Amino acid sequence: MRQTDFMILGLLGESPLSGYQIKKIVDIRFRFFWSESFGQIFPALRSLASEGMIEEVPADGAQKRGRKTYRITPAGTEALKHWLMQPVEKETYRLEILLKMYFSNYVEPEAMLNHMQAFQAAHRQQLYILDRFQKEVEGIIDRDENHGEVLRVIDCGQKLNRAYLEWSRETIVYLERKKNNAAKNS
Amino acid sequence: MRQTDFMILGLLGESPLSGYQIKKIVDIRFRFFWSESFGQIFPALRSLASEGMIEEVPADGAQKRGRKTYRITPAGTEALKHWLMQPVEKETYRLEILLKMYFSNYVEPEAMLNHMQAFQAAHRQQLYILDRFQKEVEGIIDRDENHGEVLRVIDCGQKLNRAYLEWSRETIVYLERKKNNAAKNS
DNA sequence: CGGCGCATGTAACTTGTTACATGATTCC
DNA sequence: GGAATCATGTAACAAGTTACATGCGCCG
Repeated sequence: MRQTDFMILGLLGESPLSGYQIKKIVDIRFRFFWSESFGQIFPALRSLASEGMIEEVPADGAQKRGRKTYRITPAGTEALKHWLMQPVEKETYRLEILLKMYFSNYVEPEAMLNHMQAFQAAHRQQLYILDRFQKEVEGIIDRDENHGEVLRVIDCGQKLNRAYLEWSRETIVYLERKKNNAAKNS
Repeated sequence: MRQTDFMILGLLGESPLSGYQIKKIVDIRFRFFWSESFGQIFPALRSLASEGMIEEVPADGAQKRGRKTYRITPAGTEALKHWLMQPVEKETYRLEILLKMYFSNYVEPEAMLNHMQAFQAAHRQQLYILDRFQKEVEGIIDRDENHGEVLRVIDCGQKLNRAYLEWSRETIVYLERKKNNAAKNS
């Protein structure tokens, strides 16, 4: 079983979902720390179902279009719990922006400045989405849910994005100064 | 050409290196934002050499053991510059700790607490390494180098790790409170 | 002279992305 | 009726990891 499988089990543990809905949740709510493509989700759903970890929910009248909804089985819940108790192994980062920054003395500060501006805009947007998500979760009165854990995850995203934004601001100042110095000396 | 190729071109742009040395640099200096395995580096070196982007440095007397040292060629430098000017496309994260945190209401707070403690220790260590790296770079008087850029990258790592540490502290407090509440209600 | 660390390399495998094909439904 | 969106799926490819094989040189 791969990471994708456990991500699916986790989401289905909250409520039954279709592959398409899972993809949407990952793209929006998990965006700052996770990603999946359809090419992973659909094959994973099939294999999880064949292993008895999840099962298709029989279509009732309200079923929309060709949608296939899955729910977790007791075996799936056990597998999820087991995974949750195992130590975290994989932490994958690959921040191209930092690689480019590291080597950027090869090109004009101008180029890097453009990258940084795009980076800043993306993370400002992400922080905005997280702030709204936070308010949404806090607005739900319902207890006995996993709100505490979700809020902890959102908080991590906010902290990371604030760190990125502060770093962008300072780095943009640095690059602008460098650019002006280069202009003076020419 | 893949990301790995440009990472190698970037490093060889600073000084000639062997595959093994490249791996060591990535593991230590780039650890908080990048990773590569030998299985990527060696094939990449071979293909870059066959494309004329890099070339083997003729072995002189001081050459150590079976070491093969490569240096960048003018064609390689051009390719590197071109890549540096292209917009950043890929930003890959996969933070398993956050996925587990999100779904952790399925298991005892105790389990998550162990994960968080390991996480905190790892990032404390990483921050320590970055602080030392920063001092090392600042200690070199030599100008006309890429120190400014390197320090900007280190600064990003420090900010991210400080964010992780603050988040761990708060999250550990949260989990301990949850654990104590569970104990009282039993 | 045995073990460790340096050093290179590959094959098999796992994982993940991309591009495409298909078709239903909703909305204008 | 045409466009956009919802929805599922697959095949080909690209990327990345792991485990292994090999051998040199240094140190005790």
